[in-house]
Amino acid sequence: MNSLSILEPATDEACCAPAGTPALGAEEAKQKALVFKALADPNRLRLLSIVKGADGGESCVCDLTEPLDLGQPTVSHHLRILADAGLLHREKRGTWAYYSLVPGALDQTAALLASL
Amino acid sequence: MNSLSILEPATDEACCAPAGTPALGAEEAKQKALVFKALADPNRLRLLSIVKGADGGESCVCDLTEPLDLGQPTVSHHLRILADAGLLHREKRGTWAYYSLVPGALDQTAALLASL
DNA sequence: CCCCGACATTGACAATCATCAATATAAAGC
DNA sequence: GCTTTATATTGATGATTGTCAATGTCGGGG
Repeated sequence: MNSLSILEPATDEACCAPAGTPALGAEEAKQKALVFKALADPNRLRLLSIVKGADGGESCVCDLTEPLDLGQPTVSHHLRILADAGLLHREKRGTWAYYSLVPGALDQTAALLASL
Repeated sequence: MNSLSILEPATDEACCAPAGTPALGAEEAKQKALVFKALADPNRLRLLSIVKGADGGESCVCDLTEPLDLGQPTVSHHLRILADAGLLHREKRGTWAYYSLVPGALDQTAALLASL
């Protein structure tokens, strides 16, 4: 299972939450921290910002390496982390890989904060 | 200047934002990443959760070390990071240090995501 | 079939981080 | 003033992370 489950509608424990919220379990905290870990880097925040504001809501890697002044492997690495966290969606068309914001992912992450 | 300025009402550039949002500057991204760095640890998320749900909205360090199963210096270290990020407020009363959520800090952090 | 362009993966390295043990500080009580 | 108690700071160590160079993969011409 990858870490993006924390950003998906809760399939289990959708109802019958234990009681209010008993602090925050160790395992649950670990999952939520994965999403914030993905956001805890300046270059990744800039990537999200660029992709969000891009024409058509998507960007290919080749358009992202220059504005960040980073090597292509590094950008690929950051994009992977964001995708693994469930924040970005990857679609390969031809030789290019297009990354776009997962709809509602940022909102769900924001909701994570409110439900602490 | 400490990092919590990103969570305070913007004193400069309160008006006259350059243009929509031109992606996200390197410096601005660095500041915002500091807040998410503070959230990017399971134990710190649990600390926030415990403090938020605590009676009176505050907890002293001695009440936090046991539920996390961490040493006292480590808990102190995490609390400092959360306080430096502008998420927690520290108040010393007698020998004890009481930590409480900075009002609105979590909401402002959530707003940070929406304004990417 | 071979080459080229776009992207991903691997390996290495420096930097940062989480944790603990030991020590320092500081307030309270005797 | 000393002892105790609660918290902070320092130093050390193992783990994680961000970055790049080198290499691998895969699709699209020629």
